[in-house]
Amino acid sequence: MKDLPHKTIERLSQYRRALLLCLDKGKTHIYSHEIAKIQHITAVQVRRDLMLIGYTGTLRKGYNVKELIDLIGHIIDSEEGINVAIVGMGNLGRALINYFAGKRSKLKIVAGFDINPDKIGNIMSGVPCFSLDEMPEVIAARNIKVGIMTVPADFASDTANALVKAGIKGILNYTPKPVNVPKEVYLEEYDMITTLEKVAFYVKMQEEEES
Amino acid sequence: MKDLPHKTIERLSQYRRALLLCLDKGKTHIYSHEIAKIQHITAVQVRRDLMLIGYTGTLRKGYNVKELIDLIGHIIDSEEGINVAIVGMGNLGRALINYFAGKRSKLKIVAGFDINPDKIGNIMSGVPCFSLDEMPEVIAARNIKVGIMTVPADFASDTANALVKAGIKGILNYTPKPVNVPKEVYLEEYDMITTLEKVAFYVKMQEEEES
DNA sequence: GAAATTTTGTTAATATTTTAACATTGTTAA
DNA sequence: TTAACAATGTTAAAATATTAACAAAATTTC
Ligand SMILES: NC(=O)c1ccc[n+]([C@@H]2O[C@H](COP(=O)([O-])OP(=O)(O)OC[C@H]3O[C@@H](n4cnc5c(N)ncnc54)[C@H](O)[C@@H]3O)[C@@H](O)[C@H]2O)c1
Ligand SMILES: NC(=O)c1ccc[n+]([C@@H]2O[C@H](COP(=O)([O-])OP(=O)(O)OC[C@H]3O[C@@H](n4cnc5c(N)ncnc54)[C@H](O)[C@@H]3O)[C@@H](O)[C@H]2O)c1
Repeated sequence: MKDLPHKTIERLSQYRRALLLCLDKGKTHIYSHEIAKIQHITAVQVRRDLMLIGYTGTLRKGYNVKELIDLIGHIIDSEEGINVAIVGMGNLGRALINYFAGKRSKLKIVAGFDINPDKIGNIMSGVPCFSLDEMPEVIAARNIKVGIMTVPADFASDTANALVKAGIKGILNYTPKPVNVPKEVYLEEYDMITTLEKVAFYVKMQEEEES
Repeated sequence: MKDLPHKTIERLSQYRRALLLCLDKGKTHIYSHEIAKIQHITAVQVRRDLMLIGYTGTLRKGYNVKELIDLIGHIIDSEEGINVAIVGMGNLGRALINYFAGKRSKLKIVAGFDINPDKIGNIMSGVPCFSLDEMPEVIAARNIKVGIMTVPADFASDTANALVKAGIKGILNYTPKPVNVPKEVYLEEYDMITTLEKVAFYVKMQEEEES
């Protein structure tokens, strides 16, 4: 499973989300082309991904929704679950905590950190907010493995360093400023502006094509 | 320029962001390996991307920061700029508006839409909030081309339909529910959970490797 | 002033990802 | 019963994306 393509990992997560919705609707089986339709990809790709994880559907009946959800969970989730911390309890930080609050999942946001004394000590949607000083202890004590960064861009690099020092293993950086971490820390960066600019680019292209 | 690789488009947007920071610091030239370092990619890739857009640096001096920013702008920006609307002025919607407020860019969020009467009529960080009924007129009148969706997941599909009907050309969907749009509308979907699950997966993998 | 160095630009090779092709096999229907 | 169909699973091919290799040229060093 170690060498599943990166893209397949992402899609498995998405398949599961779609499958959970199907389960809620009472669907017990699903065809590859149904999953594909939802995700805007081809049925071949779905079947190929499922082949890679060794799941076999029933010919002419499709895939068993429940089984597949479980299998994907076995592959991408860590058995004991993974605890997550969020640094920067501002607009985006709070929005994310809020968003995750309802979801039952192997991923739990168990701590927040902020520099603002007014926020420290508060509990937001069930997540307690700590001071930066407390970071090393809290991260160790709560067995936190992943950190989400939603601090102002100017503090991006400091925050990344602090997280690394505290022993975090993976970082998701929502700051528009790329950071550097040791290679043993898995880093994912996402900037909303890039995505928006990409959409705008293709819209522009289509317009130019038409004219 | 039409056939630039998708990945190159994304990177150009990111290069520009990095270059703008350099400009602020008073840097006039930059080497490919410096850009690469910031973006966690290789210098070859940077040079190749720049080759694709036909930009030529100065041997041994690197690239002219200002020129490159301008060129990237010419390629990915639309000359007149593109107006953007955001549907769903909740936590995430407001966070996004806030985030964009400061940035000078060819992309402007010029309208928000919500179903909540308490929000309609308000102005948030300079963006006026309209009712859903007003969507067709507002989108036409303000020449809005791109829509960002930050409504509750259950309304994702309705919102996409409404945006398409109102004549939008590109959609960026932050809802965890994939939507369907006609093929002439460019659609990009982003779910934060996918990214977080991916980070968690690689953290898990690394741990298993170590043990 | 020649050699070494550094950096760009480009072509070629490699790696990854997606798509196509098709064999296989239950199921439906004539 | 058998032909047509609709689905999966897999191998092969094509398309995309990244990396390596190296020539060319400006700069520095000896
Ligand atoms: N709001 C968005 O939609 C959005 C989108 C993309 C990216 N971002 C980025 O996410 C980050 C946060 O955005 P926001 O809108 O939530 O900003 P915000 O100002 O609302 O929140 C920032 C929070 O970080 C805290 N903080 C400041 N310095 C800190 C430090 N050194 N350590 C810990 N906490 C610290 C502040 O007290 C505040 O609570 C920014 O870098 C922004 O560019 C935001
Ligand atoms: N908060 C996050 O960090 C986060 C992250 C990823 C995805 N999301 C997704 O983004 C969406 C919004 O999240 P949020 O935290 O901002 O939720 P929210 O409840 O704070 O905001 C939703 C807003 O949409 C409005 N709304 C409801 N129905 C509408 C309709 N039919 N048309 C227009 N507006 C409508 C509500 O009045 C509210 O203002 C959700 O789908 C959520 O799953 C949120």
